[in-house]
Amino acid sequence: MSAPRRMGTETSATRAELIEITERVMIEDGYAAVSSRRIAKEAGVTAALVHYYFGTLDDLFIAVLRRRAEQQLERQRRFLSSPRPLRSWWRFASDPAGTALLLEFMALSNHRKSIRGELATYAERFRQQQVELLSDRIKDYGVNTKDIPPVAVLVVIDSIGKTVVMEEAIGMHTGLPETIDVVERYLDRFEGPADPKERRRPRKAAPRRRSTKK
Amino acid sequence: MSAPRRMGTETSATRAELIEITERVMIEDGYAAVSSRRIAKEAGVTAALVHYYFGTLDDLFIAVLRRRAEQQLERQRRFLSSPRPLRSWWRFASDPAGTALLLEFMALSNHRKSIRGELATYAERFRQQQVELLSDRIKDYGVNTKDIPPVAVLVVIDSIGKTVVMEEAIGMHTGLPETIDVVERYLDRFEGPADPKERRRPRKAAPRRRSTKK
DNA sequence: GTCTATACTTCGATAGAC
DNA sequence: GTCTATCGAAGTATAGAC
Repeated sequence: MSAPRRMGTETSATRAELIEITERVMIEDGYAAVSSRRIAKEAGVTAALVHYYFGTLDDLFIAVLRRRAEQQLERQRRFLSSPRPLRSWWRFASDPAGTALLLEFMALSNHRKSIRGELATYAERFRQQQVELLSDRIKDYGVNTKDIPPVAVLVVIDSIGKTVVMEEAIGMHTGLPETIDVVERYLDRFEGPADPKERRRPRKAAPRRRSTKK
Repeated sequence: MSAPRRMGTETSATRAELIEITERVMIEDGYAAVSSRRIAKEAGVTAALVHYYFGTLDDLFIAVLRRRAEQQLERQRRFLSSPRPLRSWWRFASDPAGTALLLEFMALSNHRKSIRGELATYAERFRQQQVELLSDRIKDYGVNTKDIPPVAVLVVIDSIGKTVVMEEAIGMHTGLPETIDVVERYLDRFEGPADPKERRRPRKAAPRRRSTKK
């Protein structure tokens, strides 16, 4: 074996910029559009420098994942610590920002083992944080936790938020406003009507693309 | 403009094989691994032939989407027409097969306009079929449809099914068995306990990776 | 820390022969 | 319906100079 290749430090400003650009490219054009040449070009450096900092593209992807996940964990913690944590978290869970990137990483993780492991670790940390900061609250609210364990409440709300965002992203409509209403009225039962600005959407019934009558 | 390029017929066996191979490659290695050369090689033909049949790669992706979606629509119709349609559909909605492919197309559709349109059309058709074949049934079951419109029941169940499958795929665990239990017990209320084989999983509590105690 | 230079691979798409 | 041949572009990654 030859000597290990050189590699840039964690604190380099250039390194941070490469991560930022990569994240943007993933969101705009997908993970498949990420190449050392493309990222280097947008950063005004050479492709070799990307490899100097990250070795392989997978390492670059993982750096993006770590940075964003740590940011989002901190953000989730703040949302979960608000006066109306369930409502607040629902806003977080149904926020379109970040969902596109998550989708990219889920697709990536289906085909790159190292990324799957990293993603799973963070996904568990997100859930764990939700459990720690919300479980007791859900019990206090009087949810029938014998039929519905607190963690299931979390998974269900999270599922709905993510799915609604993704379906909207591809251009679906049917049933989404009704579903959002159901969730928000459910949350109202426990934390009272939200401020209008806390609602995901200030709307009533949805416009329909076509009649549902037979 | 020059004369339009030649293009293969819809009924060609080779064409069908190229579609099939592309679908497999997408599932195994992701959409980014699809190239005319790779597909051609696996089919034992030349790359030029792929372009002869599909013109561009996007056309190939769309052909895959159409074939699979039509198949699945027909499959969903059968599930929705069973004696216990809600249960049966839950099994369909939480079936891991096909979810990987759906994920690929969602990622693709974030970056390719022509594919987004096609995917949205099919997604609406799936939902529409669910509404047509299940809405009345849900009312008959005595669901409180004033608080929860039938279409919201569909969106929620679908969300949970898809999310659980995707989270399992990346290696998550926390909360998933509990959530599946909640859904199945909810369905039990309307269509009675399922046959064991109709259950998604014959399990009780989930093993935990780490203690949840503080 | 950043670059040039380079080796080598793979890609999309087309023209035109068979 | 299928192929060969080809263009031009882009990809990953490395070695080594500055």
